[in-house]
Amino acid sequence: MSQATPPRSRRVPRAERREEILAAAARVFGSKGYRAGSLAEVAEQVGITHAGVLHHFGSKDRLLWEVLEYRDRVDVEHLEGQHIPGGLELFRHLVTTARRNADRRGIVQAYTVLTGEAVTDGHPAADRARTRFGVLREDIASALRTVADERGVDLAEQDAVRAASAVIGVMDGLQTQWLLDPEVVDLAESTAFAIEAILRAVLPGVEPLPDSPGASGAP
Amino acid sequence: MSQATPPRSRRVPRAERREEILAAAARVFGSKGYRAGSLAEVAEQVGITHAGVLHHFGSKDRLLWEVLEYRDRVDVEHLEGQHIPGGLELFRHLVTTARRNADRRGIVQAYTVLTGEAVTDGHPAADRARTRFGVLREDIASALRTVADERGVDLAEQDAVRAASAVIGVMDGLQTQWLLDPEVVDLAESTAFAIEAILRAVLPGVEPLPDSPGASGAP
DNA sequence: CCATACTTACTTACTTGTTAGTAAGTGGAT
DNA sequence: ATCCACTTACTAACAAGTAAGTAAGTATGG
Repeated sequence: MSQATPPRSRRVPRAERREEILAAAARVFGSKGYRAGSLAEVAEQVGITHAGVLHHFGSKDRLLWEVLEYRDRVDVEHLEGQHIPGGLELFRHLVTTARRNADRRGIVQAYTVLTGEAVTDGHPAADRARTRFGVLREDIASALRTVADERGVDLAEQDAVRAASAVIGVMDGLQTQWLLDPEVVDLAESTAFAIEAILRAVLPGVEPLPDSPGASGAP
Repeated sequence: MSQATPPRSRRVPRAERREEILAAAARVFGSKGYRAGSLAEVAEQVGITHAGVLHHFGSKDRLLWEVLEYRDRVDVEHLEGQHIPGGLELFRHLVTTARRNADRRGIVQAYTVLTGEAVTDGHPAADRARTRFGVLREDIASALRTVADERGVDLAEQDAVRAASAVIGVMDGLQTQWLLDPEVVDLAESTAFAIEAILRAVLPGVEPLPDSPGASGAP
């Protein structure tokens, strides 16, 4: 038998190869976690050796770091230049995201696994997770304040932050349950239900949230 | 500080030693995760070698399994024979638990880390996590049905399960945020807020939830 | 009440496997 | 002629699990 490696197009230009590696690493770290996922497995998926991966990224920690940057970049690209919405629109966007996520198990798993791991002692992604949550909370709290303002509702600062934390929390927590038992937990519906419940607690009489535009049939 | 492993009393009887090991393993797996935590570290905390740990538990997988059993056992013991409450009392209990958890970072971290890891491919605790969530959901859904019944409120089966999932989800998700940023996220208050919001969504006009008896001022 | 037989709780030493990381070289494309 | 993407070949650390031995304890028979 000639070679174990089928005629892999060798000599891929740097930028392209890096993208390949990042995509593979996102898959591996996403399904096994950072500590349990190995450079060798990432390398194999790209058709090179683990030393090849290190040639491009220097260390495993740095690879993780760049995977997270990459994922953020891809996520934002998907919004096609349209800025993250504010006001009620943000909550519609969150529900739509949950609906889309129900068809992207891999991404959800990656996010859940990595976030869970980030709370272990000395994890390299802890800082990132912390600031990410912080920014998200602020975005959501601010959207709540906007809506409350528009409607002349009095919204205590404490309640804005608590509601924001709760919205993020319930989205994450439902993802975990859904990953373990997708037949029983309906990610999209449960998330919509919970977000509406929390919204109504701070913004009495808010109307139901239809999905964001464009997300009806197949993605 | 702690110990430099003083002349460890050797020859500890089986039952006692097993408890020591289980406690140590709960700490190690809780802070580092199962895959990243090593038998050697568990052993060291007890003052024996990793082979000694294997003498008692056979394999790392079995040790994890027994740690989980142990934790459930201890958690239930704490309830001192009093059965898990139903009806509205259950939700008061959940809020009280969140309040107590804010003083038990280690336990919360263990739970969060292990649950996050459990959604990785082929994790030995996946089944356990799945059934645990299933039982919890059923308990909470059933409590909701009880209260709805008492008050003559119509509660769709779907909504009962969605609300139950949401309650569990928000508790877990808030724990993660709190672990990363305890100064910003108030575990007890955010949890209480979210649970009340979800309750009001299915049981209109439910009154606020005071804590379970005994927990009023500073714990 | 003591010796012998056995069990238990380990240790030491090892095997086997896996990991991240390094150093030096190779071969293809410009 | 050189750059550079990569491989081969290695190291050092660490992992779980195994095997064999040893000391401490328990039961038994005389």
